[in-house]
Amino acid sequence: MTTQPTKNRSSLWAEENVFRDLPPAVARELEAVAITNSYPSGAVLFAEAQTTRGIFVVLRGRVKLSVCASDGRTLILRIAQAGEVLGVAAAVSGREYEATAEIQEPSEIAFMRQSDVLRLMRLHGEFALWVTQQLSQNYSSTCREIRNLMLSDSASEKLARLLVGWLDQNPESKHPGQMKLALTHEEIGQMIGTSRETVTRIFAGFKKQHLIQVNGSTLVIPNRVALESLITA
Amino acid sequence: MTTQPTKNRSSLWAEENVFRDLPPAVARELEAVAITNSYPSGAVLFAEAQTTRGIFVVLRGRVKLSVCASDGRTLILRIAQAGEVLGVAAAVSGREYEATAEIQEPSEIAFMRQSDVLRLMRLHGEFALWVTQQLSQNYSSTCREIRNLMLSDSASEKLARLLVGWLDQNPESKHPGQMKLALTHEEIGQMIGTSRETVTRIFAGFKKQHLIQVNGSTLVIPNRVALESLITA
DNA sequence: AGACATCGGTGATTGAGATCACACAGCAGT
DNA sequence: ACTGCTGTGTGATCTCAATCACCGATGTCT
Repeated sequence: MTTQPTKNRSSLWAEENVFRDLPPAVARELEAVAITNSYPSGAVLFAEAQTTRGIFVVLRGRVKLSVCASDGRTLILRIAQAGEVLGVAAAVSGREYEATAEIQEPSEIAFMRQSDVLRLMRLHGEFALWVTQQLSQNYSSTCREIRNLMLSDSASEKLARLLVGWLDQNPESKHPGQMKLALTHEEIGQMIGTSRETVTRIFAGFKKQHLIQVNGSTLVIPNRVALESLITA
Repeated sequence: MTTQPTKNRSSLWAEENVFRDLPPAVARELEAVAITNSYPSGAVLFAEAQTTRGIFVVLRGRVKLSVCASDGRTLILRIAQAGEVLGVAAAVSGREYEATAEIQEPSEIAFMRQSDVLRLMRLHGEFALWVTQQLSQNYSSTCREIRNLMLSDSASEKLARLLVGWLDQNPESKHPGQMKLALTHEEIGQMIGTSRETVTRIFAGFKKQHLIQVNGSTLVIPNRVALESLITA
């Protein structure tokens, strides 16, 4: 939770190009009202059903967004990456947060108070449009999540969908179809709505069919097409 | 598909109070670029994966929003009522529509082109804020939908949740706990992600336990609390 | 080291719901 | 009347994944 020097902070805004589509004057005004902080893994930015305080911009790191049932079970909506904005819907509509945001790995997060957000949105249509675009991206990815969850009864299909989705997200770096597996089986289960055990079993099945390989925490997908053929099944 | 006289149209905007939170000048500008039309049941405003054209404001009637799987199965996201705005996410982000919008009962719908929407959002922060609020409402209701779908394994719990949700939506008119059942069992199944037969069976079970009564197309819920006790189970 | 926690792997059992296959009611149109 | 068509009601069967129970592997504290 060490505070970063100011120089480092402003470079992060530029580095991530968060406000790339905004006029420089507006961007400066935004950076002026924003408060940047470092968070450790496990820290909670906001919790489901809390009254809204403002929006959070992920500058670096990863944040887990989830909702939870009365019986304690959890559903992970998505993992937010650098550049994403959280809590927009709640802040704009003045409602409670609909999900819980928990830090997954040490992260830099900028915060903007609800009052500042609303004031600046009224003032600068450009900024308001930007906020809406962020929200609409969250909305789209949530819709995709629903499709993946509901429109495939078999758990293997859901997992296949999840993996293919990860391939798309990841930059096609050196070796294609290779990625770090940052989630436990339990968490993967919470993403696709199944139990931990079935995730293990399906992974085992995929390995047997040579659809995936696991070396330590590295996941290799040698044959993306084969995996995709499970979808639509 | 008969066109309404202009007088009737403008009265609909006022009647529904769609732009109640906007300065009158902005509201007039919006009504100027909007195109209002009547649609019959079954008409499709836009389909999943179509390129975006603009946003639709429901002035009167009901619109079914759904996504569909490759195998033809369908999931209904929600039924939009008068006052709601559709296609915002797609229009703002320039992406494809994420869902299909089909008219459920004869409706009046206003259309605004994407270019007009974006131009007026940049121009009037107030309008941009309004758009964002509409979108955030859609987002919230979608999140609630997910919770209802995923965080309850038993199908009866899902159905109970759906019915209670309908009670909340409906105005507490003359007799409380009474509503028109505008959906078929098949459609209800598509809303909670189960088969038509299970819906029938669960309804039968609920009747047996005196949790609901059905007279023709009227659904009576004499004891809301009993129904709620099924939730959380 | 040892103790403790978290994570991954596997078998056996079980139940909820999908699916298939009918039957029947209501309602439109000819 | 007779024919379709759409929506509802019910039984029989079967499959997939939840659940329980246990074990081994790998960390990580003190």
